[in-house]
Amino acid sequence: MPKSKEDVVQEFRVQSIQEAAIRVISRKGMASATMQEIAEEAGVAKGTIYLYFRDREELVEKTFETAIGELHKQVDAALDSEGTFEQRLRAMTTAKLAFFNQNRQFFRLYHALKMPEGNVSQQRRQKRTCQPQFRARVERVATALKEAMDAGEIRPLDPNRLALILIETSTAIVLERLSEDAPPPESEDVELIVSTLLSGIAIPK
Amino acid sequence: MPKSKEDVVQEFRVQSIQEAAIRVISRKGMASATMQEIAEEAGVAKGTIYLYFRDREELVEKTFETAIGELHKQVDAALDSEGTFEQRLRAMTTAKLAFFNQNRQFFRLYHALKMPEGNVSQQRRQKRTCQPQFRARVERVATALKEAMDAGEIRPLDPNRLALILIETSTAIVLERLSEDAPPPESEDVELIVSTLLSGIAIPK
DNA sequence: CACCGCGCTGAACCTACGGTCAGTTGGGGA
DNA sequence: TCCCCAACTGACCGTAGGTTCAGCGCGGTG
Repeated sequence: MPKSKEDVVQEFRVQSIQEAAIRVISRKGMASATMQEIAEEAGVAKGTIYLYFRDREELVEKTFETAIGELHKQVDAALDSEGTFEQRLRAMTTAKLAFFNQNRQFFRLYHALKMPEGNVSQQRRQKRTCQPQFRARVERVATALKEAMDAGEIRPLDPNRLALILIETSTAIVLERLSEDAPPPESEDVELIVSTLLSGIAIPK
Repeated sequence: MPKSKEDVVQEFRVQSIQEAAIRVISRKGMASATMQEIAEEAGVAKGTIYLYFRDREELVEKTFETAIGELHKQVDAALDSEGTFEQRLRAMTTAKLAFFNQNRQFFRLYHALKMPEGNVSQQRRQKRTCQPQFRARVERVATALKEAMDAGEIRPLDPNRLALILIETSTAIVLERLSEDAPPPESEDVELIVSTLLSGIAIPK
């Protein structure tokens, strides 16, 4: 069954509201992005948003999931690709930098959701939906690290801890790049990250 | 001139309000920590807070500065200590983990302020006071890295980028430790961080 | 003991925001 | 052409929470 006309309209609305939400949250921060402003940004009335999302919470949640799905798809593809661990690490880092370069606005939403805000029930909900996303990411990377360890490609260290370090290292660089007017070429930062992670910063004796 | 009795009382009030603020913000997150709850936690009336702080914004700002001053003092001491770069890096990492272990509650405030929230004028103010704090931290570490490079102790890489990686690596581990029921001994994580940063994760060929 | 005034209180005020719903509109079908 | 109804609107409502301020209690003073 092809998409009916209504579905197309529906999808268009949902998408433009979500895009507006990302832009406003990026501009104002999670806490002070108002439904009013998101509606204006999307070019609809406030009430319209409630035709497509139950409440503010659901809007944020769905928006986050839609956007992060894309990132995960690309990072997973890099992790699943053929080649040495170094090649896959490089691919993964490249994917992440590229994604946030293309979706600069999304980063603040991504970042804001790491630390739950809001009342207790909101926090519970956020814990249910967002933290597992991050947790899953860490585990995904940890598994890849474990494989590389078994294959004798990297040192045997706690894979979960390493995954965190690996993820946060590139997050730190992404954050810095986003605040820079003229960041260096992506490839340069990718090389720095990969090289630091693999070989460390010390000069071998 | 010794402290007058009024000064002592004043100082005591300011301190208990700030400590209450940290506890509440840690519990509820920056956005939903209310003046009411902070007042209750401090054992004073809501109005009393306004005798010591102009508004909520100033309370958060002053609280942040007081608390982070302690962290910076300890990290700087580690950076300034004698010894090889490795020893100083280890000391710095130990200091950071120990600080956040002692001040678990403070971490959420610390983290929340990285990403400015609130209306535009609040964001401007936060940018004036908090971002320079982080920036100064990065530069302080970058300088130490530069010295180590000049001394031939570590590889010549962009000191600012490296400083970020270095700082965020331990931040990532701190965050993980805080969410764990029974984190491994501090020393274990310190070793992991230092070893990863210095030697990388790859097995040397 | 009467008075003063400082520090504190918390009810009341006010703004801003999430959420609702009666009313409007315009596209399509009879 | 007229009617219908589903999508959309935005004024309105309730409430939460920051801020204010009139008043209270109490330690100090004459």
